[in-house]
Order: sequence, then C-alpha cells, then structure tokens
Amino acid sequence: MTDSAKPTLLVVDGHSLAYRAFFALPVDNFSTKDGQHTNGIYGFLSMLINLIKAEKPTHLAVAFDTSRQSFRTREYTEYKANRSESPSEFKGQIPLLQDCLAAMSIQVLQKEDFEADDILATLATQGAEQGFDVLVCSGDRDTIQLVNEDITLLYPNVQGVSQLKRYDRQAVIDRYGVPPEQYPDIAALVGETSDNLPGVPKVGEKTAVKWITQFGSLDALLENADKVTGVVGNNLREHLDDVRRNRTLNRLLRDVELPLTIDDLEVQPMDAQGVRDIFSRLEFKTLIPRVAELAGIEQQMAAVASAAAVDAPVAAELAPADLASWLERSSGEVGVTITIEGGLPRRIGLATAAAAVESDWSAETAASIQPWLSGDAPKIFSDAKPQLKALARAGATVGGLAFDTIVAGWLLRPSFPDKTLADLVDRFLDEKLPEADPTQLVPETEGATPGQLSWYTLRVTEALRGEMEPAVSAVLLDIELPTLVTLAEMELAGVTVSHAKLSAFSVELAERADGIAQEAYATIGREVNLGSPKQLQEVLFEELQLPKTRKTKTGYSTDAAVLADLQEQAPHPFLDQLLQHREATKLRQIIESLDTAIDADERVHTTYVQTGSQTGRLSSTDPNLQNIPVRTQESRRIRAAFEVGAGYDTLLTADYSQIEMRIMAHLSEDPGLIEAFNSGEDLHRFVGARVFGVDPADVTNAMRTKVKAMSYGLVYGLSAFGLSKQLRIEQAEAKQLMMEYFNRFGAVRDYLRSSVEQARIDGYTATIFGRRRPFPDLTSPNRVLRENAERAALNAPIQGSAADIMKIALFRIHREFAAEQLHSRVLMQIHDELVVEVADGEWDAAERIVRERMGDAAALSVPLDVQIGRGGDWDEAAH
DNA sequence: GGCATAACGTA
DNA sequence: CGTACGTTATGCCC
Repeated sequence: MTDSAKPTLLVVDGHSLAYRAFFALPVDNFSTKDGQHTNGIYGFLSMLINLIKAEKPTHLAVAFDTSRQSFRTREYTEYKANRSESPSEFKGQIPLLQDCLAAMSIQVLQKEDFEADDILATLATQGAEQGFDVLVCSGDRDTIQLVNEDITLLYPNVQGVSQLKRYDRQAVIDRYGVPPEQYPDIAALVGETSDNLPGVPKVGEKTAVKWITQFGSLDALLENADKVTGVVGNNLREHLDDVRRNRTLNRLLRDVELPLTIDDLEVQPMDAQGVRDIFSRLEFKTLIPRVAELAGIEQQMAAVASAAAVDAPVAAELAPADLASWLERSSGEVGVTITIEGGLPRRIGLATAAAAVESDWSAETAASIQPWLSGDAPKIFSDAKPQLKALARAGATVGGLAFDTIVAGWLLRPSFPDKTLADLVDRFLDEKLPEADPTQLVPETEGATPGQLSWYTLRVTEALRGEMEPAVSAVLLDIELPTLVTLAEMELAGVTVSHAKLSAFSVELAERADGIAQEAYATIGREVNLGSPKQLQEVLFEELQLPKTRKTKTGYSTDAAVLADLQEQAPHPFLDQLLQHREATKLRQIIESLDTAIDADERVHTTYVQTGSQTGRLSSTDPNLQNIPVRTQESRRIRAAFEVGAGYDTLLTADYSQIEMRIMAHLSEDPGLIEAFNSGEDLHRFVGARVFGVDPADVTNAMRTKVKAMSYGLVYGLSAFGLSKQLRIEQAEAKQLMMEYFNRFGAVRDYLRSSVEQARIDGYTATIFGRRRPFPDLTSPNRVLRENAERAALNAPIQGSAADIMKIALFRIHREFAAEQLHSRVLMQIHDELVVEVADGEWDAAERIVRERMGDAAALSVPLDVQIGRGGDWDEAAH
C-alpha cells in the first residue's frame, strides 16, 4: 500500500492493456447484440476499476498511442515493423474505450509522434519530482526502467490483465538481477522480438546480466567488448551497433511536452448520466454498479436510472366520445395500441409524450375516432400489421402510419430477435416493460395497459430515431411502412385453395408411399421407419454395407444428394425406393399442412413476417406459401389447387426474370453483362457464348447449364469446390470455368471483391436503397466465421436490393389498384413473383399496372424484365 | 411439451 | 467448401 500521507498518481497505458484484454477475453461473450466487440473495453475497465479501488489514486491518467508511427519509427524504420496490423475488431474499441473514460472523467492523453509509454514516463517523472507516490500500469517491459523509490510498476501477468504484478525497485532486482535503471541495458543486449529489435545472437537474460554486473555498465561493456571471450563475445563484437540502436530506442522520453500538468489529473467526480449511457450502449450491465460504487455515486446513478425509467403515466379510461376530444387537444404524433381478441379489436390505447388514455373498442369508439384514425395524422405503432388487420376486420381503416418500432428495430439490427415492444424497451431504453407474470394465476405485477404500451412505443421511437441514419430512415418510411399496409391486406385477402384437389392428391400419395414402403421393406428384409435418418443409417451402412457418406453431427448423411451418389457408386434398389418414398411423403406433408390451413372462407391466410430475414426479404409462415413445390410436373398439382376465388375472374402471375443477375450487372457495371441484358438474347446463351468463345447459336445445353450454375453461384459467393460439386465435374474444370468467366466478365469479379472489402471497412453492407446489414465477422480472426460472413456479405446487397425492388413494386401496385378503384388485388409474394387475383373486366388494367410498376420500380442500367401469366389456377397461370 | 437435428421445399 | 427462409418428423430431454 502507498503512504497515505502522500498523494498517489496512477498512470496507465491504455493501449497495451486493452490489447491484452482483447486477447484474453473471448470475443463471443463480449459483443453487443448489434455486433460491436467489447472484450478489450470490458477487460480494461474491469481492471481499471479494481485498480482504482485497491490503490485509491488521487490523480489519474490513461495514455494511448496515436498510431504505429512515432519518432522511433523515423529513427529506425524497422521498429515494430514485424507487428501485424492490430485487428480491426480491436481498433474499433479504442474510441469507445476513450468515450467511457471521458464519461468517468478520467484524463486521456495521447500525442502524435510519441508512444503511450513516453507519456507515462513523463508523467511519472514529474509526479515523483512533485512528491507523489507514482504507480505506472503498463504491459510494455520498457517501463521497467521507470521504477525507483517513488515509482512502482504494475505489470500484467501472462494470463491477462486481471492479475497485476507489483514491481518496486527490489522486485525488479529480484526478477531481473539488475536495478531498474539498468534493465534497458539488458533489453538492448537481448533484443526485443516484439519490437523487431534483434539483440546479440545467443545472448539471453542470464548472459546479459552477467556482463552488466561484470563490467558495471553497458557503456563499459561495449568499450571492452574485445575482452569478452567465446562465440557470444564474437557475436557481441559483430552486433555493437544493434545494441547501441536498441538502447537508444528503448529509452523512454521523460520530457514530452504535454498540454496539462499533474494537477490537472486530479480525480474528478464522474458524469453519472454519461457513464450510464455509454455503459448501457455497450451492454456492460455488471460494470455499472461497480463503477457507481467506486465513484461513490450510487445515489446519482440511481437517480439517473430512475429519472430515465420514468413510470408510465396512468392511462385514463375514457368514454368513446371523449377519445375524439382528447385527440383534438393533443398535437403531434400519437402512439397507438390495439389489443386484439379473436382477431378483433378489444381495447385501444393512445398516448402522447405527456399522457395516455384508453378505452374499450366498440362501435361508438370506432365512430368517435374513425376520422382521426383514417386521416393523415401521424400514428406510431409497435407491430402495426396485426393491429391494422384487426381494425380492418372491424371496418376501421388507418392512415398516417408514421413509424413502427418493431420494423425500425429490425432495420437497425436485422439479426436481432427483438420481436416485441418489451424487447425494445429492454434494449433501447434499458428498462423493463411492466409485464404480468403469466405463470401466476393472480399476477403480482400488473402488465402495462394499452395506453401505457403506446406511451412506451413513443419513447422507444425516440430512442430508435436517434440511432437511425437518414438512409435507413428512408427505407422505413418509403419502403417498409407502405409495404406493411399492403401485406396486411394481402393476408386478410388470403388465397383460395381447393380442398378437393388437395385431398384427392393426398390420398394418391399416401397409397403410393405405402406401396413403396412395402417394397422397400421387402428389399431389406425388415420394416424400418423410413423417416428416421438414424434407422436408415443402420440399414444403409451396417446391414447393406454401403460406403460411408458425408458426416453429420450425429453420424452419416442420408440426404438426397448423398443417396444419388451412392446409387452411382454402389447401386442398390433400396436407394431408389427410399428416394421415391421421401418424395411422396414430402409432397403429402406439404399438402396436409396446406389443407389444414384452409379457413372457413376456403382461403389460406398466410402471415408474412416483415422482419423475418436479415437481407430484407419477407418470410411466410402458417403456412409458408413461399415454398410450395414447383420443380416437378407432379408437384405442380399442388399449385393447381391454388385457384381464383369466387367473384373473381382469373389469376395473374408476374415474376422478375433473373432479377439478381440484373442487379449484379447494375452494381458491377460490367459492360459484357449489361450488353447481355440489353441484347435480348437468352442470358445464359449469351454468357455461354462469351465464356466458351462460340456463337450464341452454338452454345450447347451442357455449356448453358454450366454458365447458368456459375452465374447463380456468383450471387452466393461460390467456390470452385462448390461449383464442381454442383455440376459434378472436376474441381480443375470448375476452376477453369471460373477463370474463363471472369476473363470475360472481369468487372463482376472486381465488384464482388470490392463490395466485401467495403463492407469490411464499414462493418455493414447496403442495398441500392440504403438498407443495411451489419457484418461484424468480416474481420474475425476465425476463418470459418470470416468466410461465412464474406459469402453472406457478397449476397446481401444483391438479394436485399431485389427485395427492395419487389417491395416497391408491390405497394405501388396495391396503391394504383386502389387509386383506379379496381377490385383486383395482390394475394401472394414469392420473393420475385406476385400472384394477383383479377376481377371481372379488369385484366387489361391489372396487367398494365403490374407490368409497369414492376418494370419501373427501380431504374437500373439494365431493364427489369417482367414475365406475366394468366390462368384459373396458379399452375395454369405460370408461363 | 420443449429442444436439437436432419432433411427438403422455395427464391 | 453457395445465399435467404419455414416446416416436418424423429429422438431425446424433462
């Protein structure tokens, strides 16, 4: 412990200690949900808090390096030249760490051209002169030279930064055999690999100490180098200049000009609000109380917390008529919450920043607020779609949708599982939304009421807006919210599915599956569960002794690709029977799930999950209408069960052809690819002609298949390995194909490379319209993680831009149908395809609107080609 | 009932 | 060792 009569100055090397923490703590456990790595920050702060608690410094500073360049690199260009660039996950943490220190009112020092250790040396020297007990905390051994009666070094041990070893003068002598001021002499002789400073070959600490002790000083040793015998003596004589250089470079400067004095380092009260804000942002929940305790600011912290966690206002229960007058008196945006029971509105809660009101939903309520609800007055929801649907069922329409917290939260962090307002309150306000405990019959805690939920919705909105870049905000307002309204109506509309067609097919398939199963049992001489991969493995690899296949977590794969391979290597009738059985049962499953989803109106109402993907695509559940089979002739019988509904004339399908390749052409500006799309020639034929150097007319089917696989693979970040597997060709041939392809379409390769590089720099990808997707793993040292991220980052702008374009087309079609007072309506979206139910006499108008709005949804450097089909059912309408 | 896994359907 | 999804049955857990 330090002498309590003397003030204590603690100076810390922020860079070296945070760097150690970075490698000591697993990055996976220390990342915010949006992917910001915090292990270095956390480790450093944790250490610093412990240090302050133990040492109680009166004065404190943390020094950082400014860059790798310093006066030392100018003197000796090789200095530290062997160090690899510090990982960008680490670099990004330094500014955040400095923000934390600023909030904790701790002085941060850095100076161009000097290293952190020079600043430490200067401060320590000044502090000692001014009568301080000085503690230097650094992970750099050069700071050993600073130790004297007044200056103690705290040096992290190998495990990390949690344990600091205390070096006073005696401890240095005990450990290194020389007093601190002579340690740089030892280091100069031995050299410092991490600084790229070679020493005398074969000379380690032992020899160096022996020499210094024997000759008394480094200078004396160098003058008498001829007296040193043996191989090491020769080595010494040959490396005198290296030693002198090392000694020059490892001397820390003690007279760096600094913009402040030791007095300025006096420990200051922390900014409780600031600490809370930045620590919350970094999700340092446990550090907050530790800092608070340290600073003696529990009270302030608690005050800040409770000031932030304002209790929701008690929502006043209003009579229906009073809702309208309350709304008239309110101004600005209103938070809206509709609770739903049996698909219909049950209660409504409204809130402004100042107050909340609520009411049961009734005909009177509806009448009272309908003018406001359907008008342009701005309304903010959390997960608006089900609420809009419930209102619509009750005959109420909503205008002026200004924000949706769930959709906004997803746009900011598409990888998050935030699906409820409670999640967002937790994450963005760092508060708990009051929730009734569902496990208790009589809950101790009351859940928030609709009015209060609306109030929280407004507060979360404010927090979300604070984080939204204008471009992302534009995606919300210009794409997502109009899409949301459209999706609500599509879900309400549903699509007619013929139970009769499905059940007939299902029976056929069931009979066939049974028949195949019996044959299969006969083949292998026993009954197994053909749906159990586990039992199949026994049959295939033990009983039938077929060659082992691709490994899975639990054994060997029995998937279709593997079974097809096996059939070639070691043909066996069981394999084909199994494949056929799978096909029949799979189709039957899909039919059954579809059939049970048919509602009383004979229609299937899927739910489109607007926040269901990381790229911007929709997903579809209950049932999933985006994976209805289409590949085989037989499976299209399922599509044939999707029929035009009563009161309508026909189905229209419209799909974008090769939209992702077109986006690729646009983004890469590849002249060849752009020409391909402008030429009117079949894309793959055109590309094949270029790649194989033949006339388009002479492109064979095999050639076309290959370039088609290549083109599509590009969008997914394919490898030669993957391509060879897909096409069942040699890897060398796949490699050759890729080379030829890129020779002809070089800009495509350039674009793909540069787009991943840009994402690595930015930390996210962006679509043409500004939708972002973060990719923290692009700089991961873990190769698997990094390469997975690279492929996903390659694909995200392309898939995402296609999704943006389809959404824009979709809601514009929806709006134009309404504007032209058509009864026709969009029913389904399958990523690049729309299915429209066309009313009597509206074909021409509907076809024109769909074609035009899909065609002009985005202005790319190539046209957007739209294929349209017509028929009484989905299969017929396909073209 | 809840969970992970393998398999497979779509764009 | 090609992206993005959702659903199903099995097999295991409690």
